[in-house]
Amino acid sequence: MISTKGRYALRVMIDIAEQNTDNFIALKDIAERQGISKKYLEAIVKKLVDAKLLTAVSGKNGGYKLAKAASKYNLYEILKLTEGTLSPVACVDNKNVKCQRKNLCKTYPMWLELDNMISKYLKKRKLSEFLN
Amino acid sequence: MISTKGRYALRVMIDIAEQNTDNFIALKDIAERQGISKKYLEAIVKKLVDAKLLTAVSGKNGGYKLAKAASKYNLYEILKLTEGTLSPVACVDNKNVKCQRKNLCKTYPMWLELDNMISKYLKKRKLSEFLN
DNA sequence: TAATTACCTACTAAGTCAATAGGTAATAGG
DNA sequence: CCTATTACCTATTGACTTAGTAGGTAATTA
Repeated sequence: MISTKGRYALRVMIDIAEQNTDNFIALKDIAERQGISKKYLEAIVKKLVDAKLLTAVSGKNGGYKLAKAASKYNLYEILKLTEGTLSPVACVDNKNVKCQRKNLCKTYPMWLELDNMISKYLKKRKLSEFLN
Repeated sequence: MISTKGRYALRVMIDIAEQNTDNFIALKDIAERQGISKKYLEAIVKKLVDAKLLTAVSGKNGGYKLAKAASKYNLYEILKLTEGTLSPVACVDNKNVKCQRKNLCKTYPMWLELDNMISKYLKKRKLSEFLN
């Protein structure tokens, strides 16, 4: 299940894109428009900044802006960052190689196929599709 | 993410199907073969019995057996039962209609499409595909 | 009657989620 | 330089979920 982290991240990205300006957009305004706690958003937006999906500037008139055109973002990169994993099971998540049964597991190929299907879908969908 | 509930349920169903007998199969034996706590499995298997995916009989020589042919089970029915929901977000789960923004939500149709894609995939895959 | 099985209720330690609290550092305008 | 405004940082919390464990009772067969 996608948590609020991923869903809020998506809403923030859409919100910023929709302002359609080159100015930096304050998180306070985004939080107000979206009806989400600004404090909570801070932690989420931080991840987007660290991964350079957003550019941030402190101080007066500071805020956030997109690092590239909205059409260049896909949903996978935004959600993956904030959710950590989008895999239906841990064993198909590359960093998680713990499962001993992996080789003899009858369902592993199925999980992998499902995972690929989901990733492919999310990579296909662009941020620009969700703007007003 | 699919939890151990769903994954164990799948393994139990596969295990029973692979025994390829009309006898009832004791949970003790399934737990041993699968290396899963029997006590923990009890709660999971109970759901499968309540939903009539498995038939149970108490007492000596008792245990569990499939209620229909392995080819008649799809992964969706098994996983849905044990996981509760398989939806990527709560708002596309029919019992959960809480979200006020549903009508004006820009991402709702996308989530719905993703949810349908996942459900369709899991309904297509049959238990019989995973047997030895 | 005894052994074996499913079924039932309650509990728990660890982790995650969705925030909140209370600051510090950077920046621009006056 | 001062002040307001902004992002950034660390810590905490209550509710909930996960993945079990514990200790029984009821049903069934030999």
